[in-house]
Amino acid sequence: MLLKNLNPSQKEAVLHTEGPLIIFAGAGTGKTRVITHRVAYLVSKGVNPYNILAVTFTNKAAGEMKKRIEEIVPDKGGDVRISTFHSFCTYILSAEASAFGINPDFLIYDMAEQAKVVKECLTELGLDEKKYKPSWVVNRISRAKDELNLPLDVEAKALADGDFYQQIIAKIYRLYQEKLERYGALDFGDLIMQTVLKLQEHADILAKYREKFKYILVDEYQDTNHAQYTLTQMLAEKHKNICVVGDDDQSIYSWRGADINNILEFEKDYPDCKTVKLEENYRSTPKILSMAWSVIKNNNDRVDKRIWTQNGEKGEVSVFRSLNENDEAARIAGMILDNKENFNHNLSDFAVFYRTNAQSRALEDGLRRNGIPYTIVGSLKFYERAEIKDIMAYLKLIHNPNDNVSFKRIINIPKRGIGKTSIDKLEEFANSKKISLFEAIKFIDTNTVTKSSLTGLNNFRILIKNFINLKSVKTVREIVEQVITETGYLKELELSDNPEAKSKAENIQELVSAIEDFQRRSPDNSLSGYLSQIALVSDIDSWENTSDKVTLMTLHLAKGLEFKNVFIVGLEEGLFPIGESAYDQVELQEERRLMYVGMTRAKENLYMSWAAERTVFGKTKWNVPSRFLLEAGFKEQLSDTSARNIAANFNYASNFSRGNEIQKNTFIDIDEPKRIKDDSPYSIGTTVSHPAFGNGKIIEKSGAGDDLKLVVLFSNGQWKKLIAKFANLTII
DNA sequence: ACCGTCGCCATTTTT
DNA sequence: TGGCGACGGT
Repeated sequence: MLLKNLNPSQKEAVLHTEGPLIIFAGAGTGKTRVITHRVAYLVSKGVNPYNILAVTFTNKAAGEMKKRIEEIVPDKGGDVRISTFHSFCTYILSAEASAFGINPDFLIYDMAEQAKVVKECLTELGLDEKKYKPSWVVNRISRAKDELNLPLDVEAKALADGDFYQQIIAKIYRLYQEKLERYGALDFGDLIMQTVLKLQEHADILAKYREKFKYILVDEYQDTNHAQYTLTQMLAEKHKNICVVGDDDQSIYSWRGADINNILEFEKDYPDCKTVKLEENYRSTPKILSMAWSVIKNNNDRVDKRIWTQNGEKGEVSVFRSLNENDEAARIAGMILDNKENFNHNLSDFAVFYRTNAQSRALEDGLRRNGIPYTIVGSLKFYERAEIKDIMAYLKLIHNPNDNVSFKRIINIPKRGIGKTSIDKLEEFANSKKISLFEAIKFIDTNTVTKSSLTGLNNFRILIKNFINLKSVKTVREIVEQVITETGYLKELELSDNPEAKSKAENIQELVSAIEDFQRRSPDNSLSGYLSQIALVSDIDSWENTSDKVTLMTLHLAKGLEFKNVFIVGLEEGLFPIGESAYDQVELQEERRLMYVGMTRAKENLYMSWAAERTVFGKTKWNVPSRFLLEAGFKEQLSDTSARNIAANFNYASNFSRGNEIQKNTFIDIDEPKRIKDDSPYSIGTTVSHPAFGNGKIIEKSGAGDDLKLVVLFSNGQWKKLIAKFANLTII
């Protein structure tokens, strides 16, 4: 019964319950089905659900898995531990807080909060924010944590390498860690790293969890970083019933620390492991798969496998060119309307994927103009709005008064007459006494701050104290309602004549109902439970494809999803593959995997698009179509006789093997798009010879007379912008 | 202490 | 082009 409807490989994966197992699950090959059936099979064989751990990367995936397992094994499925890496670690750290010696009320800092702490560090260390950009430093610290490196390790390595910059990073990192500890906060990286380190320190506790989680399953294994890898190895060490599922071709998070070698080397880690490859695809048409294959096969470092399908052929796979991003959006809108009408598709059957969030704006405009409803997944994040963050900061401070970041955010919101000078003074005092800002209010007098500031600070302290006292008697919803009224936050919005105030107030009401919702459905409906849950939600988690709207999202967010009709837009060199990634084999391969992920989301129709011209930062640039389109086999469609399409014959091969002086920028600037009367011998398409660069074709010209500028594409793939007067060109 | 203006930077992707 | 942060004027 459990094994019915499974193909032979799927069945093999489900039945192999003892010992290490790696499942290479290609796109659309029924991975979730295998995982859920495997867990159900374990339970049906008599394994205690309590002994099973399944780890995923998003709450959405965890939730779906949970739901489906409960459907198959109704009364026991709920006891299986299914969670993301981060929430799993949060659970361990909370449960063992006292043994581990960490603050049981720890908060989880997001990137914005991390950056705030880094800024504090820079100020204290007297470092320049321009030279040590906070977001960049945060990134360095996060990557160090992914590698389980403490400040000490980073410093040692920096000294060994003689890397001065990295030595400074190590210094910042050390102070940053001290601050997090004082504030009672952990960042994303800490959740994993601290779990690993503390378990390594506490053999008895590690033994307990090893015994508990006899069966471990890790989904999206290609996305695990070193810390996550170590954690799973540690837990699985005794029973070795570790099953990892993934697809190296869909590894797209290396920039976030994911190490593709974890999946590539599993068979080395466990020489006696069983390997199963799921290659039959149930999602897409043969056309789509063969095109996706012709792209991904260009990658070298991949496990040999190829997905295939018995599905019938239908739909279309095509590429189209637009003039610019607005034209692109308009065409997409038109195609969606046509397609919807002629084939009776719903709007929810359409998705548009792009490489960068910035591309969504033009697409939105185009859809809106055509009256097509859409949802954007990922941008305009609810919990990143200022008003929501303000209220959340109140909740965080109430939960954990040591949280100086939240304190500083709201100390003067709404206005209490406390300015920067007073806060600086307070901070100085607090630092000297090694206490929190909140605590420090108690000890200061008018020697430290002005009288009016002191009054404001004391009022704030009483306000928060009262909220803290409510914690044990009121629900989270009741607390948040008191916060928005008693702080005067809502009143200020209501009285404001700012046009955005109304929507801010509405957002806050939405927050209240979200909290109410949380309270109703969550088993741990405490303030602490709420805060940690919110810290760990991702963009994709809250998205459901239910309403009849077109979905817009980045290619990264598209992983794991499927749509009847898919548009992949902005397929231009420099945009996708992005930036200079084309000049780095490792990066280019990751871009290619991203393309592969995008293509394999489509069930019936796959449309790819590139725009000849695109405006970025208010500057218009000419584009060359993405090499991925050529790899997909669109060579003919991309070349015609018009000047613009000379670009389509751009010599990727020579450009690819990074020569010494190859110009990196594949965009061509056009400073003067307007054509001036032209009496020069040079015209677009003319072949010319340059004394230094050799032969090339003129692909763009601007200006006239002495000002005549030419863009020449030389045979080595290099672009040059030349002033005709000085360039010494000969026409061939 | 608060508000406005100016200038700089950015767009890769995010649990 | 737009959003955010720093700085200076009141």
